[in-house]
Amino acid sequence: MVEQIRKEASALSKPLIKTMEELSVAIGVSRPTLSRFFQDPALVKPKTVARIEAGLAQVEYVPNFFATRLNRKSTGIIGVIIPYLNDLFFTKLLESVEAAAREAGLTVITQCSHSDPAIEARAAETFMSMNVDGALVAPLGDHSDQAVQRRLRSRLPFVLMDSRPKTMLDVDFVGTNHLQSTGLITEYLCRVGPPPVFLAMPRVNFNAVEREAAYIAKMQALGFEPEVIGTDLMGEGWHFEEHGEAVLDAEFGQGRLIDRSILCVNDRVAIGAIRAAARHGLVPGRAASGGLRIAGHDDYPLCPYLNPALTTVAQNTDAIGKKAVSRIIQIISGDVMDAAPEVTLFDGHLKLRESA
Amino acid sequence: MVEQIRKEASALSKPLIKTMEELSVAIGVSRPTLSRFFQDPALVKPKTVARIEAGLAQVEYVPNFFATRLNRKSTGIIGVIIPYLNDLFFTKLLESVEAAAREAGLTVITQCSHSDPAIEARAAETFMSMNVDGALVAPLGDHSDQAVQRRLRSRLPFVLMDSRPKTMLDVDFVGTNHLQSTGLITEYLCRVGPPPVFLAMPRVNFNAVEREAAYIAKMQALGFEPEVIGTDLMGEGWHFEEHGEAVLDAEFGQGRLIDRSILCVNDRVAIGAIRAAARHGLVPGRAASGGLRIAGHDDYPLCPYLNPALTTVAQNTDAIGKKAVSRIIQIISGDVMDAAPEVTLFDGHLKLRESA
DNA sequence: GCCAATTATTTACGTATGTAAAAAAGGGAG
DNA sequence: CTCCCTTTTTTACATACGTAAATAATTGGC
Repeated sequence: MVEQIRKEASALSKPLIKTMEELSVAIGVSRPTLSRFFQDPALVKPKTVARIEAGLAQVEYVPNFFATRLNRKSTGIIGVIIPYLNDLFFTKLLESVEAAAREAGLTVITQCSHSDPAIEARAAETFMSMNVDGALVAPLGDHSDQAVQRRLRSRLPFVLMDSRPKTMLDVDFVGTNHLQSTGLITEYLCRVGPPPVFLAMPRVNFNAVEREAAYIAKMQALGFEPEVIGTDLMGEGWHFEEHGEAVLDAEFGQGRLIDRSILCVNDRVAIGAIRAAARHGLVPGRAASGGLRIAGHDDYPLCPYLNPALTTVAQNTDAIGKKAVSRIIQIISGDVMDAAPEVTLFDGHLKLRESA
Repeated sequence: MVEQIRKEASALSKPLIKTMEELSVAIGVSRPTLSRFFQDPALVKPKTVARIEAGLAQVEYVPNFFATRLNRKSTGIIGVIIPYLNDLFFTKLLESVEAAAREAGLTVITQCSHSDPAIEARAAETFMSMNVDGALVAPLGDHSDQAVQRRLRSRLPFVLMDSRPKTMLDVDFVGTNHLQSTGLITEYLCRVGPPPVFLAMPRVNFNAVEREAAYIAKMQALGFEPEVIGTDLMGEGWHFEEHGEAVLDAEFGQGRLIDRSILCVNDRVAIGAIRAAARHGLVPGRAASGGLRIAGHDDYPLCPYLNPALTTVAQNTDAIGKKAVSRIIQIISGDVMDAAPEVTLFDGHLKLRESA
């Protein structure tokens, strides 16, 4: 093993230099000068910069990550916690966060909770031990270890994303205005067809609960009777599609809801719902004849490619990610107007397609 | 800001301790003993362990990540590079890798290339500067910076996952046996219907090329004429669904292929293909009347919920992730039999559903 | 209560770099 | 050529912890 690496290294023909000290003797520049160079070449005279760069081109050297972060007052790292990876909503959010952080020159370390509070807690510990400049966390639902979250929040700049536990309402938060977004599509459905039923989830997810409440409020405001289904216990994990399909399979099987509008708590549930419809020979859609309509929430990337293409409300993941990063930077730099936490909610936007 | 953090900290009522030194005076145990305790409590007498734990319960302390990794001979970190996040195949792979690493007590740092070679290169630099014990990388296609990959590989234990550049055939690799998997579904399609057309992609992705070749080989072995479509230039990025839909929309629009079997290079292209079929009023499936069949490759998590449910070949992401981790551990620990790189290919498994 | 064995502490140095202050060197203008 | 200003070097200390060797303390068995 070792020999093989040696062999490869020599094949590079560039001598491997391990420390800045060695490097300084190798190219005849003092170590502190090199230190300044690596932090910002502008701190060193152009002529010296050229000499250093010429030297670097001939050797194999990268400054040690740990040694640099150990000493700097600021590590330049932000930690991001995501609850679940196999969900394109979170990957989109993460993409946006990483892009914004990169632009700001920050290193981002991402940890995924894999829907396990213990893993989430360990991620929080890791971030504290890394002295990250700040943490961006999209929490698990009810299952998050509240104590860990509080501890993390008390120790460093902290911004919550996407979902907000009821016990953490006094925290900086960036997410979607579900009252608006769910209200928007509820209103749309009421306008183009019969008042919708709401296909919900077991109430472990705060966003799900908020959307359900927003649906009920809007229905009542419009003078309709809200009707919620699907809150019974779901299997383990985040099997949203399975849940949507199972609930509607039961309903359709008994001849119920086959000519109704069905608003699903999110697109993944709606994907299951559409599948259930297909299995019962039903074709949801505004242009369809049966009267069945299905709508979702989130604008999952695959929505336009479903059959029928899913009508939904888009969450502005890009804006959420950008704002979360800019807010955490603001908190880190300390120029916050007031001590009061800031809550930013972005509006959802209707995506009218075929299914409703 | 600072005051707020102070306030929060005091609200915890646990004094914040920053260094092991402070901790040692706080609970009356020497620093080296604490050091050993944090590495492995078994290295310290049970009675002392109890005393330390009692002390820890009353203060707020976590050992500094950087300081610990700076000194240990082994950092216990493995770096993982993923080309693209908004793809459930890679998130599944990542999930498997993280689970296996966690079980082995390794910390994993994941970086996503976001389909940008410059970002991928930066990730590699980061891993080298971290002295990670090893790197697991799923490369970009043609676009990967080969020089960076070689440098990374020459400096530390290195295992390639999923896709293998033609220029890196002499490297440890874990992936799918595309000859087998694509052959399997090609054979299936030939058995149940007319010989399939292959809906390919522009040839920037090595797996795509391998699958195309495997299709051609199997067709020829069966005495059929291979037929490949969709290799023309695709738009930027990984818009697979769009590609599949566009290619077949053009074909169907001219009345071509409407009663053929179509093997798509992967499920995301197949999702676009199914969409194109639907737009032209075509219903792909073995049970359908028109003769059109569509099949994919990968077993994307949403396949069972598509309409029609997509027949495909499952890649064993779980096995790939596990094997990649166990292999990198083997290389790290140095007990490799021979210096020769090991190539592990897992078979694909048919997932017969409705679409073909 | 004593001895041997175990365990903990002390001491000292190492890791790769940041950082600050003082001293030296370099470069350009007069 | 000399002076002044800028840049670099020197020197020294700091970061938070790993690690090893020598020493001291504790423990159990008798």
